[in-house]
Amino acid sequence: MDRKPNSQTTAIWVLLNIAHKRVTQTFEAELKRAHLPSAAWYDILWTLERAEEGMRQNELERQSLYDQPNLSRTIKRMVDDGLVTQCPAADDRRGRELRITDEGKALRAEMWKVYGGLMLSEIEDKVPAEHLSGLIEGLASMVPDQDEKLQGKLKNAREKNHKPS
Amino acid sequence: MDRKPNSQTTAIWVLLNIAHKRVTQTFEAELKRAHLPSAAWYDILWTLERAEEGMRQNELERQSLYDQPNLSRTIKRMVDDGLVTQCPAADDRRGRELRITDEGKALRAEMWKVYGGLMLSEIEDKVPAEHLSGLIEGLASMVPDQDEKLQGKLKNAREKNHKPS
DNA sequence: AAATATTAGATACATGTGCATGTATCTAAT
DNA sequence: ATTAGATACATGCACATGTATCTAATATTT
Repeated sequence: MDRKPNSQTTAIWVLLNIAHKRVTQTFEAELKRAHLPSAAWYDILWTLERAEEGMRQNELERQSLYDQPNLSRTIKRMVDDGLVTQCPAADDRRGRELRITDEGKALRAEMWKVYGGLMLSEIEDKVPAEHLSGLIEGLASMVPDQDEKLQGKLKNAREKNHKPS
Repeated sequence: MDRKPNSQTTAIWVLLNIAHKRVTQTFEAELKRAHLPSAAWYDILWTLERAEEGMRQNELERQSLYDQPNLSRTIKRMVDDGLVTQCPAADDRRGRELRITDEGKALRAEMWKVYGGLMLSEIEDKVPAEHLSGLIEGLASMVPDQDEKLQGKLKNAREKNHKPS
């Protein structure tokens, strides 16, 4: 090998894995303790709730971290649980229109009490203000720019970076 | 809920997930393309290679992201593949002394060509210098301080933060 | 219009993971 | 010497995940 990763690169790689695992496990453990579904379900419910008008399954796929077969299975479970409805799409008979049910909305709201609290305790309260910008921009630099879901949130966060509240 | 996570917190949470998934998937895909085992195996092999004198399984467990049952199974597969030996520990008959074999060392070296290259292309070449420190410290702030494996690497990386090479 | 390619979504299979539990051994107190 | 509890490691099970493939519908090409 001609080049060798330096110690900062190594630290980032190690920390990315450790931090992700720790934070994720904390989220999952607390949600489970409260008899609630996983964080990934929260994201799906929230995405569908914001959409409001029915969302195609492939569109949801692009906005989530699930790959297609996994999303298909997950949606099936959510339909079985009455959280989501899955109707044939009007204009493309291959497609499915997904819609969150009232029950789904209620569950999401219930989850938010835990989920939102964890974002505060595991992230907001732990990351010191002076590293917020570097952390956000550093993470973003490892992700390709095309990610739509991301861009909105990033734009928002970047604005805060310049006028710290 | 009395407090609500702000947009920076949200960005960190979203980005932590997206960045981790993207980078991890790239690593795994490239390793697979080269017909090599996963990154997690690399970490185990490298940890054992550095130890040199045989390492107890529970010690390895603390230094890895595997939980105990999963490590037990992974080691079994590595033993079956001839990469690691697993002898009864001398002083504690419950225990197992793990040692990397020459074959294991050879595989690790082979893996490094891909693994090290990915650290360069996916991290070192992508994260701009001005965000290195914030990224490292920000990630570290989400991890409890007791992590041993981490502390050495962190110390090293932090030194670089002050005298940028 | 017929043939072909592409896309949406579902499913099968192999593998990985977390969690609970089992077995053996160790430590320390009685 | 015996017993209570902790620790090391293994295993079974349920479930999640990735990969490959399948079916049906739509788009494209000729």
